[in-house]
Amino acid sequence: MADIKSSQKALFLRKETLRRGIELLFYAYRDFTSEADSILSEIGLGRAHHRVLYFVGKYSGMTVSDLLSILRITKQSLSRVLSHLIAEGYVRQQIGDTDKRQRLLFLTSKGSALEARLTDIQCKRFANAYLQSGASDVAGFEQVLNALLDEHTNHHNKSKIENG
Amino acid sequence: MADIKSSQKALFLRKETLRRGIELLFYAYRDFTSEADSILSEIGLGRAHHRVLYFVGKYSGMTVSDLLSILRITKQSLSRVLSHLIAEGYVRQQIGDTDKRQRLLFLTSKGSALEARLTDIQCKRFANAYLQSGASDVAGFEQVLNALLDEHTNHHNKSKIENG
DNA sequence: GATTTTATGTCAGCCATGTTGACCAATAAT
DNA sequence: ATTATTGGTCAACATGGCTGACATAAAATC
Repeated sequence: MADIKSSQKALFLRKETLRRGIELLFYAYRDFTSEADSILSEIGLGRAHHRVLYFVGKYSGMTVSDLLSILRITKQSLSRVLSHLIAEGYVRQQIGDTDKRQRLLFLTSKGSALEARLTDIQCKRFANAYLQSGASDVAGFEQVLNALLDEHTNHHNKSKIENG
Repeated sequence: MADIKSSQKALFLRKETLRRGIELLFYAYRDFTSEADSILSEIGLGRAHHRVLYFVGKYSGMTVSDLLSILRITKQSLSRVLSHLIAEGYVRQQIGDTDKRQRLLFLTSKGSALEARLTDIQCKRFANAYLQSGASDVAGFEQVLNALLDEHTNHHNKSKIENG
């Protein structure tokens, strides 16, 4: 394909621009997670624990199954992290009322406090970035991230929100 | 703070919106990396190898130091990954001409081919997302991600580009 | 020229967090 | 009563972070 042809493409579809997107996502994710990570490491927890705290905080009373399909890890991986959080008193389990095999998950007040502390830091970073940018940029940011998702991630989360 | 006061804030600064941003970033990063990860695992490599291939491809002839400051990992971690890539013939080293302590890094043709294959997949995902969105959304996406970075990440990368 | 600093590598070991496979218990569904 | 499903647990392994200790070569400095 000649240069004349390729110059007809939208600028944002040029390889150079696409690669810039890849890099920005890498750098932003790395920087975004670093603050919470260092707090977590001080109390012997990791990013995986944070994810559990975050989603159990959001979908209080969710089942282990629900959490597994959000995180997309194996139940053995989750089990290790979840057991630790329960042992340390951040999360409590409650047997399901309709299906007694289910374990419904809740944050304790200790868990809530930690979740709030971590999420606040991350929200502050977002608030700052959003302020530096503006409503239209924020809309574009959300639109593109949504379009980057696997198709069935969207459906999945919609149903999760309905349940919560 | 009363509801009346808080409703004066820009909508994009509401906790709910900020949390949506956090979640979108998590889901998008997870989905974005999953395709390349599964190709890598077929040939016994991981995401860490991919990062090295990507940046050595971009900044051909870069030093180990350059790479360390982009990845922000320890030299021991990098060493493991880099040694493997060299042993398998994806990357080659060349003693620096001005400073002979330096190892300048280059992709071999095998490394180039793999890098291209992986990056193409990720570029396709971005191209798709950008097409579904449009130029203004793409601009917003880049703006917000840039604003999410640590301050010194930006400076750092600008100088890297000048050197490359 | 001798000393110090820098760039890089290597060895050893630890930790967090993914993975598979095997197996068990409780309960729901047939 | 039997079978399928949900969830938990144990064991073992891989990846990719980390620290600490130490070696070497070369550059920079005194």
